[in-house]
Amino acid sequence: MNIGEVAERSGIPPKTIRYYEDIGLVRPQRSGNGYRAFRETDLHKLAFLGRARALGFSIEDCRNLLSLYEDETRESAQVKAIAEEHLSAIDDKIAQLQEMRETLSHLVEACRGDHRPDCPILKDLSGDLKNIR
Amino acid sequence: MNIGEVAERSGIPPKTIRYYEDIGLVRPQRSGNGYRAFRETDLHKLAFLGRARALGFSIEDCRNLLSLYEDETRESAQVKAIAEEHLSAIDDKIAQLQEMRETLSHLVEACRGDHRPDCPILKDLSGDLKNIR
DNA sequence: TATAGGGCTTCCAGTCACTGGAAGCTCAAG
DNA sequence: CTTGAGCTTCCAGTGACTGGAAGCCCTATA
Repeated sequence: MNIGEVAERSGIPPKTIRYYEDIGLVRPQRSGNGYRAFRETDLHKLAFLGRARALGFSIEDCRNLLSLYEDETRESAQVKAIAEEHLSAIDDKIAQLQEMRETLSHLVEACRGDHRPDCPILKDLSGDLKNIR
Repeated sequence: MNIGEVAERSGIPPKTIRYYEDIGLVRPQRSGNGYRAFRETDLHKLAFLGRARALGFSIEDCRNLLSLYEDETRESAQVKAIAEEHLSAIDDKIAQLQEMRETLSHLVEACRGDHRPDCPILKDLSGDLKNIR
């Protein structure tokens, strides 16, 4: 398979696939003309990467997950540890965003949004704490 | 004020303050010895930036918010528009993270996490859909 | 007065995970 | 034989910093 077909079938853009090769996540062979020649296992790996990335795993996590995937002697505890750590990072991020959301939505509600310059959002950002919060 | 004191009082690291000068967010004067000389208004601006960044506004948003802040003829509608757009971006991000969280937490629960290699997380990533989901 | 230290300066490089673009080779169709 | 799509490599840019090196400036102490 050439890169275009693999991109199509894995849902990962060619540029990204080349990048993944650069950083050693996949190692496709080469045809005589210099084109990358992907096997089914490469496609499989890329699809794996696509799903792991969609779950928000970092590239380094993906690298580790892939190597665990290929290691018959892995312990599922190793996989679970990576996943749990990532899960808790996600939870942290959600909490942080919800805190922003909370503050910001109050400010937005308090702002009339008309032609006048008076604005509680700017007031809050400027450090004036006499605000709806 | 030198950069150290401003950093202290604004809560923004010196490196970041220099970066903000680089990209034109603040324009401190200079002392005879080449040191940056910050006025109270610079400090105020940096604190404004710190709070806006803490609410997740991009640097470009911050630039616009600052210039609205300094514009006596602004309309609060302009500020509100920026804030609302940002708020909806935050909502999108939260939704996306919660979807990840949903999938991932089911997978983590389903994984025994012991010494055996069998792992529903890897199974899911490998594209096997016969899974708890 | 020499020196030690801490603070300040600039500049360059690295982060993360791509993404865009340019220049040029290969291949299949007409 | 040309056209156009697909492939190659390499370089640069994204966002918002952050780390580090090399070197100047200032103050305090021995």
